[in-house]
Amino acid sequence: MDRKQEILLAANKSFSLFGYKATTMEQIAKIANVGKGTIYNFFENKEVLFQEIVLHMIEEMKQEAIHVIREDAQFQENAHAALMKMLEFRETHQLYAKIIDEEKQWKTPAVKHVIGQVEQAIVSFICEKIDKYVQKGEIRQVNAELVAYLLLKAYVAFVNDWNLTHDNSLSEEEIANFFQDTIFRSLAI
Amino acid sequence: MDRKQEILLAANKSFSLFGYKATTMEQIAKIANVGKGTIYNFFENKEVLFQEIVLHMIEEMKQEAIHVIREDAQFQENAHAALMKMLEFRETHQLYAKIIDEEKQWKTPAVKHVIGQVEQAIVSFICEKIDKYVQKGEIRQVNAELVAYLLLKAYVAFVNDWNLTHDNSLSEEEIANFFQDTIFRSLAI
DNA sequence: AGTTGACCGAAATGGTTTTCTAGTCATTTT
DNA sequence: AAAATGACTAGAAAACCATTTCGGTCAACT
Repeated sequence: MDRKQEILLAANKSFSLFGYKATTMEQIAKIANVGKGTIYNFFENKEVLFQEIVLHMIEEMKQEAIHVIREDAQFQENAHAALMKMLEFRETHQLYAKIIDEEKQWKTPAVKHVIGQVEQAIVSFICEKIDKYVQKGEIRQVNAELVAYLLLKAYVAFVNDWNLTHDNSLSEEEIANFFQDTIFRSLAI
Repeated sequence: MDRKQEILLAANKSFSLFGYKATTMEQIAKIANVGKGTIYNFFENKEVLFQEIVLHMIEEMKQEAIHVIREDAQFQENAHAALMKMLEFRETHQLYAKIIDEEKQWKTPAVKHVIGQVEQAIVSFICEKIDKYVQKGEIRQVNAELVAYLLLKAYVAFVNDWNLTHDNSLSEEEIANFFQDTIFRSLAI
């Protein structure tokens, strides 16, 4: 099998298991059954290799988001489903969970950077959906980027942060209804 | 002058100047011109003393917020003005600025805790305003706590976080217009 | 009764040594 | 010749530990 793939696979496994910092190039080489030097024939350095892995993860996340979208549904339903699915990734996807931990604990710059990329990818994705629904005439013409950013931040606030400071945790339905009643309501024609 | 006041004054000065961690009880005692032991006659420990100072700061912040509120204005104008004023505090008020730094840099538990209190105070304040305007019949009946929380998180996101990831920084007017067009619009009767 | 600062143990600090690891490159393998 | 390798290096991180600092106490003092 092609060595680049082996390396990517090994790197993915190791980053997912141990995070960025705790993964060594030697570790990856061993899992991939190659010499350490070989990795550098395919990837400029550790960070570039990591980028590649994260890009792949973003693609996975996008696919899962696309998967929960129903063409015939209203914007609100689709946006809610997609955002929830992507936020779910934070807990269910090993690599994503690991790097979120790492960012909090060590603030590794490389990790901080890719988390920014993931966030940007989510915003872009939502942005596209907004544009599409504006085209369809189902929602008002708005600054899609600002709305997408607001939606992401609002969802993160209610899904991840609310529980940290409040005892009465919110069910997904309560969250859906609340946003239905506020942000989404404001987008209706 | 009464010793408790002297101590509070000294503590306020020192916490504002050096933050929680870098302020020592001896330092406070020296500024207050009392022995270190005296402080413990009035305050159980360093954290309780800090609490008292922060409570005072919250009161200050509330006063400033009240000050920018005009009875005859619409909800949206007052909410915007109050939130902006309170977020401004993060940069202009020495103590608040210091503890925000400290929280990021050292995650001091005591500091983390009081920052939560400040946030809760802001939400409560906005909550009251929402209730009042609901009474007045100027905005729809909504879950005031959720809306207040959303407003705070949204304002923080756009005022403090947007610039960290985007080049085109937003003017206060753009922010006001955007929220006018989304969250506040959804609250209109 | 109220105040004080010397004192204590636990924690933080900082300087030093040791270990680890990203990336290189001379050598080996194909 | 081209690709692969792992011993090697420099610099970063971790481990270590001696020393200092600081929150809180309390016996002495006013």
